[in-house]
This record gives sequence, C-alpha cells and structure tokens, in this order.
Amino acid sequence: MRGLDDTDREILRLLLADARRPFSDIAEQVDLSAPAVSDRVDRLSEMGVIRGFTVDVDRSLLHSGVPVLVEIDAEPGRAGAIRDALADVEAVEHVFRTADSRVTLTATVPQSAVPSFLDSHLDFEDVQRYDVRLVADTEWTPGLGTADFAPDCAECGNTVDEEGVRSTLDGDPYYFCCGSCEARFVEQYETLKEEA
Amino acid sequence: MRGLDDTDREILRLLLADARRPFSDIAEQVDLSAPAVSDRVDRLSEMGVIRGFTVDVDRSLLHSGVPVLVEIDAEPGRAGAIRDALADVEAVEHVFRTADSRVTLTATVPQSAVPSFLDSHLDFEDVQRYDVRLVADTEWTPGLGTADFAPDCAECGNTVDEEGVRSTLDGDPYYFCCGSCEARFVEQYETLKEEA
DNA sequence: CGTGAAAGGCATTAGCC
DNA sequence: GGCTAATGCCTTTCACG
Repeated sequence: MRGLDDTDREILRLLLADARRPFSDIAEQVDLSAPAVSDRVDRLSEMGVIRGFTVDVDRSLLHSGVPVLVEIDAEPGRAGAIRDALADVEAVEHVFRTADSRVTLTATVPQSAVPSFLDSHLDFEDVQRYDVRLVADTEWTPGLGTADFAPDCAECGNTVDEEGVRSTLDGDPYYFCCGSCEARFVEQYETLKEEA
Repeated sequence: MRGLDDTDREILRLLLADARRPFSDIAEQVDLSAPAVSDRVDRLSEMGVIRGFTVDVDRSLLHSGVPVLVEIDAEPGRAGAIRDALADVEAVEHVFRTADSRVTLTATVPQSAVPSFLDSHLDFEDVQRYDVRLVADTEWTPGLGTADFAPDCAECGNTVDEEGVRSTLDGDPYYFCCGSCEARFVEQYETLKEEA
C-alpha cells in the first residue's frame, strides 16, 4: 500500500488553495505532466484522502440566520446516535464527537429558532446537558502540515502501515492492518448488509 | 445591489456538493446555458459569497497527529487576541469564537504534543481555563438552507439591503448600507494604508 | 509511474436579443 | 440577464517505456 510523497502533498496543497487550478498548471509546479497529476488526484480520491471538491462559501454574508455553536453532553454510549441524528439536519454544518461523550456542532438557525431548533432533532433521553452559544466569528485554515498517510485499521483500530491492505466496500475505501482483519471485517459487513 | 435568487442558491448547492461538476451540467439542472452559469459564478465570486474552490481532505487518514478539540475560556475581552494567535498555527484548522469569550478550535497535533502544543501559542494571561479533548469523529455537511444575501455594513455594522453599495478595496469586496458609510470607511482605509 | 500526442469535452468569448 | 455559436484550453485516453 502506497502512502503520500512530497509530490502528493504539494498537489493537495495547491488544490486546497484553488481546486479549479488546471492540472497542467499544477503539473508545471510539481514537475510532472498533466496526466500524471490527474492520475495522482484519482489515486488520492480512491484512497479517500480527497473526499471531494467544494466551494468555500462566506456564510457571514448569507444571513439565513444566526450561527451557533452547540455543546452536548451525551448519556454514556449515546454520543454516536446524537451525532448521526444531527449530521443530517440541514442547518448543521460541522459535527465533532469527542472521546468523552461530548458532541460539539455548528449550525446556522433563524433567530427565533435558536432556543428551540434542537428540540425536534434531539432525543433528550440521550442528553445530559447542552449549551447553545452564539458564534461571533469563524476561521478556517485548510492546511496540511507534513501530513502522512496512516489510516486506522477499520477492524482493530491499529495504525495501518505499508503492509496494510485497502478494500472498497460499496464504493467507500476501508483500510486494514492485515488480511485477517480484512476478512473478519468483510464477513461482518456482509452479514450486517444481508440483515438490512 | 443584487441579492441571491433561487437559481444562485441552487448553483451554490450544486457546487458545494461537487465543485468540479461541469458548468454545462449545472446549467442543465437550473435551466440555463453554460455561459449564464459561468457569469453567475463570477458574480458570486465578486460578491465575496464564493471565497474560492477547495478540496475536502479527510484528515482522519492523514495522521500527522491526533485530532483534538480545544475549548478555551478567555479573560474578558481577550478572546479576539486568542483567536488571532491560534488561527495562524499550522496545526489548527477551525477556530470558532463565541459571544461569551469562549474560543473553540480543532487541530491535529502529534501524539506527544497533545498536552503541550498550546503552550507556545497561547498567552496564559489571557486564559481562564482550557480543555483539550480527543476527537473521535468529524462530520462536515456544507449546506446552505434558504440563505439570503445580507452582509453587514463594514462601517456601521447594520444589515445592508438593496439600497446598499459595494466597494472593492485591494481586490476584496466591502459592503456599506449607504454612501456616507462608504465614504467614511474608504477615507479611514486610505489613511491607514498610507501610514503602513 | 511516468511520458507525449491526439481526441473529446468544457469554459469562455463574441455577437445578438 | 440571457442565448447560440465558435474558439481555445484542459482533461483524459492511448500507446509506449
């Protein structure tokens, strides 16, 4: 399994800065041909490193409501359910689940709905406490650092190294530290899918 | 000053989902010609609604460290300074400042640096309390809702309506509720620029 | 993994309504 | 503002190393 090299990182950095920059342009910067860049972008997409291409929209110009940041302390084991319920809400943009059963999210909601917008989306059985804060400003700096490719094994959670394998299940890439983890995962995956 | 119509919103929505989708494709969806879509995208860029095009990178696959979410309670009036100091840190991706002197940020830091990475970037005189949490997972759903275009006047802060004006200063768009606000702002801008 | 050449698709311009 | 037609660029495919 291949990781990322400096060229991959440079391509990512250039695309982060401007995702519509022509590949031929990028090719020149990284000393490759345009098809080579195209191939690498494809590979990064297959790997799941590139999830997609988007627009950076300045939401501060689009008053569809008030930006809020919500902190939710979940009942033990219920943070995942809360995250799933909220991620699908149209007004919600970011959802962060932290290891300590806390879910933090940002959303833009109509002024009048600030106190109540969670009511219809949250099962309060799952919630210990929550807090809605008004967002004053937001910064987003899509950087990369010296990022290296080192996914977690989907089965056991260990870091996957060069020995690892990738499987594509229903179009999504999964990584495994070894063949037996892969086999175990795929088997369970198939079973769950059959049941559904 | 023109705002956003349904077609603009639909274009934004389509681009949010896939910024490389061909304009001819988008054109078909919104019942326009490709050049018309191109013109609208240009206009949205000039307005500052579209800040740029980027890649959605899955940072959970790029272990340059551990994803953390940090909550900082600032001393009164110091939240802005904290935000500015942290926004420039390479490892930091999102910074949210809420109205109650709280700064919430996400970052990816080397395992060993989790407890200490803030030390070099934070003036602890400004901090009442802070908390570093490990992020288990992240969701990002760039949605739009029924977003309408209503920027704040750069001079007085009031919402700008159709009567408002746009000025472009050094390539960046600024909005004003009226001509006198614009004049005042531009004058101050020029002065500050001369001094620098 | 990479290249260069060719083909096909796409954004953009120009002229017009 | 929008359209159609035409131009020129960009991505992608292909054959090859």
